Amino acid sequence: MKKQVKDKRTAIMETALKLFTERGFQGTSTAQISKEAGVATGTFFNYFPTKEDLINSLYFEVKGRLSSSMEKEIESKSTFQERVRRLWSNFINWGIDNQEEFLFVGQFCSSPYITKYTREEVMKEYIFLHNLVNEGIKTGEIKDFSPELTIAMFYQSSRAVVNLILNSNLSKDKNELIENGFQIIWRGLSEN
Amino acid sequence: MKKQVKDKRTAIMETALKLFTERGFQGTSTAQISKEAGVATGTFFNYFPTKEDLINSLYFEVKGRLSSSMEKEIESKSTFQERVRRLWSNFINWGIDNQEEFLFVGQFCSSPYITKYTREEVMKEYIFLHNLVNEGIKTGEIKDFSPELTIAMFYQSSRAVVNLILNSNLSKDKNELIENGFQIIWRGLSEN
DNA sequence: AAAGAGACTGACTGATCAGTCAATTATAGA
DNA sequence: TCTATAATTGACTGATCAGTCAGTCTCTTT
Repeated sequence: MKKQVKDKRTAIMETALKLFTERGFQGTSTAQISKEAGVATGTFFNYFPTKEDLINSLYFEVKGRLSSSMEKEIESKSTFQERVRRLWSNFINWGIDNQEEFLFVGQFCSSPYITKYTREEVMKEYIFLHNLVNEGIKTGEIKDFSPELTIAMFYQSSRAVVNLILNSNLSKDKNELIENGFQIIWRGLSEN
Repeated sequence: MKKQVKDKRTAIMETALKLFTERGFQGTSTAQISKEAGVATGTFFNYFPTKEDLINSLYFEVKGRLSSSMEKEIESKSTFQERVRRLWSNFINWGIDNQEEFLFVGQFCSSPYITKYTREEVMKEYIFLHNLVNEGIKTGEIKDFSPELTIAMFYQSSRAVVNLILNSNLSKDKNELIENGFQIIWRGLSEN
């Protein structure tokens, strides 16, 4: 039965995501995940050969969802700056609306679990970022720095804003933080 | 004997730092740390009541060292921009020269180990950052955004540059990355 | 209704974990 | 030298870990 298969697999992944962000990867046992997900420990290993396999699957899945969230309504924007701004707010709002996923990615990326291979594999989903940056450089919209530097600073800055919003409980100035953050990073990158 | 006491404690901390960045917190056992540090497991628990205690001690220790590294030769600089630039390069060079410490802090901060209390406690060591930012705002050198936002974006951007340098093995353009990164963040923050 | 296929189960295993403690060794003062 | 104090040791413990597997249950097909 296809439906049940998907259900259990999804239940395991969702439960794992929650517990991982609460207790860390090695701090969460496969037994805990299985129990909370409502499946037997044997079932866990039907879907994921090892615990590490689950962690990696989760990472690819979450990064994929993030990737499509970021691209949303980008093309409909006309100017380069409007598209970058949209990218900025898309990412930050994704982080706010998907706190567990956001924290999980952060945890995974700074853990020894991530290999150079995984990092590069995920990067392939973000070619559109490179394309965007190269376009901006070519049209003279942004400064001609190394695209890796530009992307890394943009990405980490946006993560900084999400963390700021998540740690402060004032949702009042949420939009102000997003807007001010964009002003900072845009001014830094743009050719003016 | 005071000297040996310090030696063993230091040996444990240094070994733990190395193993934690290699295998993660929960992926490293107290037995492994003890063995590699050349002490008995019992000795480990003489110096640190629990494993978590060691992790927290390490974090405070490392953050303290980072703090004093960052402030180095700041006061001797005359202009505000020169001081901020110095802060920028101090932090990045610290990350490059102390890769294990740098990775450990990143790992700890995105792990569930860090509590709100710990985070705030460490923040107290960085009051000089707040003072610097407030001074910059008052004298009109930098834009009047929330100091938390300014500091967070500055800090995460510098971490982005360190990661970029550590992951690429080209030490050739190291200084170029540091300089370009500074241009981006300074232009973003400054009032011009 | 019978039977074959595959999803699902949970008791089980050997390994490993954080932490203990009684015994041993090293140090310092008299 | 002798003795008291403190540092160090590592075998040990009960708990917990990732992963296994022989068997049960639930569908689908005929």
